[in-house]
Amino acid sequence: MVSMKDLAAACNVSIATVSKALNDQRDVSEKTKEMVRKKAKEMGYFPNSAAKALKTNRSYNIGVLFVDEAQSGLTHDFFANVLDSFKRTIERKDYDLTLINCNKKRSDSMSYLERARYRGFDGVAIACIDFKDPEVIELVDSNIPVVTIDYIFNNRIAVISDNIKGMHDLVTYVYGKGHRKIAYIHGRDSSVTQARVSSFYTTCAQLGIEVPEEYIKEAKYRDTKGTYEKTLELLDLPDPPTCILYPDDFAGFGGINAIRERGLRIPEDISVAGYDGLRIGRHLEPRLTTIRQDTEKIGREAAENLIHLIEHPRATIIRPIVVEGELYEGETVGDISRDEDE
Amino acid sequence: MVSMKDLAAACNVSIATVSKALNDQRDVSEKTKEMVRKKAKEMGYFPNSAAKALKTNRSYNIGVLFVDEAQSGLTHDFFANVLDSFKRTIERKDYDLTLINCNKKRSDSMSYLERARYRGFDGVAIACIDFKDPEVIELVDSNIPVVTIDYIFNNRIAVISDNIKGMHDLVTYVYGKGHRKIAYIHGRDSSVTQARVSSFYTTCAQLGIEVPEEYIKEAKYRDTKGTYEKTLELLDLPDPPTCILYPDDFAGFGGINAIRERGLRIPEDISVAGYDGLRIGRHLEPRLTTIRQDTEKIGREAAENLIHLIEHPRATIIRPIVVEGELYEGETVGDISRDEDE
DNA sequence: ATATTTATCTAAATCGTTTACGTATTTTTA
DNA sequence: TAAAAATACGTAAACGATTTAGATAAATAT
Repeated sequence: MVSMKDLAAACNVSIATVSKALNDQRDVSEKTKEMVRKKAKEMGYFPNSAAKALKTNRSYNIGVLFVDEAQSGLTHDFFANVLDSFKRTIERKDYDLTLINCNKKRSDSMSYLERARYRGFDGVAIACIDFKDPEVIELVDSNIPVVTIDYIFNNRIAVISDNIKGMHDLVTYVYGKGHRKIAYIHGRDSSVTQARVSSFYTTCAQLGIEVPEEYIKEAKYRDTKGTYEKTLELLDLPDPPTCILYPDDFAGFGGINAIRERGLRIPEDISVAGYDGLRIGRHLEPRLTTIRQDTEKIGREAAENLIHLIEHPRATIIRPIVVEGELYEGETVGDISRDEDE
Repeated sequence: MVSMKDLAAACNVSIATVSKALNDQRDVSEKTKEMVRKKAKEMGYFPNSAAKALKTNRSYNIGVLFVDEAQSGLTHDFFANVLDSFKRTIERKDYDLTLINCNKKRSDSMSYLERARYRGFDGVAIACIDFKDPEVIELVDSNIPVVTIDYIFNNRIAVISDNIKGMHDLVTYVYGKGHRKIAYIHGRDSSVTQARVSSFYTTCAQLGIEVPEEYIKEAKYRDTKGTYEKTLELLDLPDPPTCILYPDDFAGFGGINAIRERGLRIPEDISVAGYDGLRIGRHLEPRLTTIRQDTEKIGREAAENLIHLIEHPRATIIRPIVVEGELYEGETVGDISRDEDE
């Protein structure tokens, strides 16, 4: 590897001059700069990030902690899309992205924070299910710039999808189609779930819909088996709902299977809706009605705000950024407003 | 940040001793080691990866290049699953994973190889559609340890899924169900496609099936619209196929939609099969028959072999590792063997 | 009693950068 | 024209680790 030393020798200048020339500092003449740059290209010089980071305490590397129930969030559609957008955005500003090691099986394994320090990340993005994990909290409480996704901490930038509005829009839409008996199989305990559930109740109350206790069920996110079973329970009620909302699209398919197994048609006999806006949902028949989360924007906002915090720590306003989702009107919610008054 | 210097001061030993104690070298007494380790824990010491990398030329960081048509492979189910498994495996050996910056819109952007050198990756994993990209070739031709996924280069470790056997198994299975008129909408030009297509023809020949030219179509991977259209063309043939094979599961749904639109039932009226074994495919009705790729193993093999190459360069056998897929017998291929002899 | 070995530790160089400061040369200003 | 200011470059220390060669003291051999 050709280093600044080699370059300096080839240019007949000092290493300092080379460094300053390449960093376009002003106490080097334009002529010298030109010559150093030319020679650098010629010799195939490229900096060494480790040396740079060591000296400057800036790695231009951002750590990402994406953990879902199954350890890693990479195979989780929502996370993967957010991550993808996040990555694109930071790359435009010449940062790299390193996934924080989540292996906890080594005895000598570091905590998330220790890893982050070890690698010298300039900042960290966190998206995980369990924000109550002491290690996550330790990281959030550190002095490393942090952005959290779909969870709000005090004094930390957060990018959250607007679950309140999303659920409100969804329920309102379903209501508009004449549904009054709306069941909701919600996800497991998390701030996302809390927001959606509370919005569900609030919206129903606003619309004057009563929600019988037995219409509210719980299943894990992306757990098709769980929703399958809960759906059967709902269908077996003496007064079953006309529409079922699911924790997410993926889990929704579990419910759809249960419904079909009972010989019921969607949306003629019963309506369903998901949440998230999984890409594949738009390619299946019937196309699932859902709230399409703006993963592109979530990832982008997270990245832009994190980088702003890194580069202008004092000039960054710490606040939650709310990203609205959008109702995707598929074909799984039927219009029953004609039969409504029976 | 507490450094070795601080530790050394606190322990009343030299920095050298601290380094050797922590690296468990043998010219430090057990007593001293014990004491250094204790003090290190006490003071919250953790090494600095940049300094370490600078001195040792080992970063314990692996670069990953995952590029699909849409730039990044993160949202690509197959890639995401392979990556996930890859990540788990390297983490067990205490490596970290950095996604190689693929942004090509900056004028001063580095090539993949330059990036890899800049970051000092110990090794690189490559999975992408376009292995003919000069930048990819430059990286593969470098002296950095490389593993390629689903593509074979000379003198490089490759992990490839057994598309020959996979397609053979699939066609044989379909044949076993009585199908003789099998169409294949294959993906776009790539080694994967080539392997599958050639295996398709070979297997058909072996089984004595004739393949009319018009039964072979092309659509991009994961392109539901493309498969939708090609499927309609197939259905419109004077002698339409009884079974259609798709480039991948995702694209397969495009075909399924076309079929349903024509009012045909699957698998009663026509059979279909995908490829890949998308997780969601197993949760939809009807469950898609497909070749389930062993992404877990592909990722793991890639990681293990890459690390072996990094750590024992001379003792590593460079060869392609073939990972077999598995037929997932869903419900989309109907048994028509009774009507076969008509 | 001296020479040799062994165990334990230290000093210093080094990896590739950045940067505060020093110095020589030129230009500006009074 | 001399002093002040600006320009362009160099020197050397520092970042935090590893590693080599060598120092010292204790243990063993001759």
